[in-house]
Amino acid sequence: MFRALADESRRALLDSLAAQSAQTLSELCSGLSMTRQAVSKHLAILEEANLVATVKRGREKLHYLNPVPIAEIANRWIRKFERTRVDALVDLKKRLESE
Amino acid sequence: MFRALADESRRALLDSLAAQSAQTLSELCSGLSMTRQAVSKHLAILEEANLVATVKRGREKLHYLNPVPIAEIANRWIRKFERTRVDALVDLKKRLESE
DNA sequence: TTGACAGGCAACCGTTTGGTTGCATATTAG
DNA sequence: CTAATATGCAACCAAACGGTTGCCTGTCAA
Repeated sequence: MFRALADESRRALLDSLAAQSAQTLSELCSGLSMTRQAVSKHLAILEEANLVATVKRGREKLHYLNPVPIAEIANRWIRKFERTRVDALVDLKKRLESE
Repeated sequence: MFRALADESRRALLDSLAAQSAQTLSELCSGLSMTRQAVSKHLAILEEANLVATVKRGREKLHYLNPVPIAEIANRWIRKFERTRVDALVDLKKRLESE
């Protein structure tokens, strides 16, 4: 998931889906200076990372943003590293004093 | 910053620093099956992304985790996409019904 | 039925990435 | 002083990445 978020184009796609849900591939392409195939690849990566869900309807494929995993991971990481905020400063002080 | 978090080795380094603050490069290397130089590169990337802060002491370089940017970005992204949770479902329903 | 439209698949390509080896520099211990 | 230790710097390499072009498939409309 981190890898999926690491690319600016993909973040732009997520932004676009956040602004306007249920877009087709072609819709998502318009405005971006990129080939349809490139966008398609990005969407595949986002889909694999479970950040985008799709529904096929006829010859179209509607794309939906799935904000849940972002929220989950974000919360986990915040909590994981929040604890260290004070600890780190204490450690720093201790180490410097032990010189 | 997303790019910095996109690599498993770097996330492992952050984990290590979360568990034990103020580690030297050599300390961070032990346990990982990687060259010291590789770890050094990863740390440079983390440092550039402001996820790790360093203090030089003698010939050693102590590494500290900086959890603040993670928390900031995470919060921004949660808020950004939280709004769409309900909207997305509504849109989906609407689009499917309009068939 | 046939043409136009939406999308999928695959090969190819330059650049970036993650990693290595080898050597140089700086600091501390004996 | 000298040797060992801790780190930095640079060149190099295979693999992955982001993107392209070209072609194929499936669906809708006239």
